[in-house]
Amino acid sequence: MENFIPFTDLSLATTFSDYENKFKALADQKRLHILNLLCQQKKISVAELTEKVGMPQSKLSYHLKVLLDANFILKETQGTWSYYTINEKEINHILSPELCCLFRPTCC
Amino acid sequence: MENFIPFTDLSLATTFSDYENKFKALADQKRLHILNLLCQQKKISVAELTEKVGMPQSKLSYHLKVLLDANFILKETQGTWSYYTINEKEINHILSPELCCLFRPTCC
DNA sequence: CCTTTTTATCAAAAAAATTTGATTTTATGT
DNA sequence: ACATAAAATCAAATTTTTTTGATAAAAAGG
Repeated sequence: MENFIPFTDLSLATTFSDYENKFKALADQKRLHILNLLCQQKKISVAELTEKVGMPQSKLSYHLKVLLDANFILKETQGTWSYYTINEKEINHILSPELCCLFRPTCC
Repeated sequence: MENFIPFTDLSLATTFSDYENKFKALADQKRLHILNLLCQQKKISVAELTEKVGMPQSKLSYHLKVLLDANFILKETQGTWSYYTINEKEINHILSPELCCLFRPTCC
């Protein structure tokens, strides 16, 4: 990946790169659907999500990983089960309050 | 592009698809840099932007088009020159106030 | 220890986005 | 009409992301 931007301020470049990653995680219908479900249901297992979003398990795992890496969701393991929750702080930091109930959990 | 999501609510699917496009437009360092510059300077020509971001003109045009299609920026033509401004309303609708001065113009 | 269940990982294939350099379009001045 | 200048468009090459199907890892129960 070409990564050079002729910045005088290197920390700004880092900032842009960080936000690029965040917005990339949001830039997908399926992942937005997942976030939307996590707004309605505090905690959800992969098994239940698989049903609700109707996609193969490995595909869902991929998308969950993208959201997790971007720190928009949190994982909690219980036995063989994984439960995911939304990371409210991170979401709220980036998204407008107008997106509440859609992708932001604390509403209205 | 595979576009099927097993929604009961089709309008939600459309909503997610719309936001996907918006977030895609934001999901790039160079475009974030452009938005950041447009936060500092109300109105800027392509020529001036080319200098400031240091990329070939055709590349810049491509990225401006992505932002324009997502409705995050507005274009105004004067002669052979194009001037771009930020679309404050659209930006503010999607981005948190915490991102003010970075990507949101009305600050602080 | 073996089987089953849940979830994660992997590599290859497919699809989508970006870059590049050339060309075209549009307007301006001579 | 011609030359120049700014910006947009285009097609091909490159890079990145996503999908797919198979396999592995981790835990639980018998």
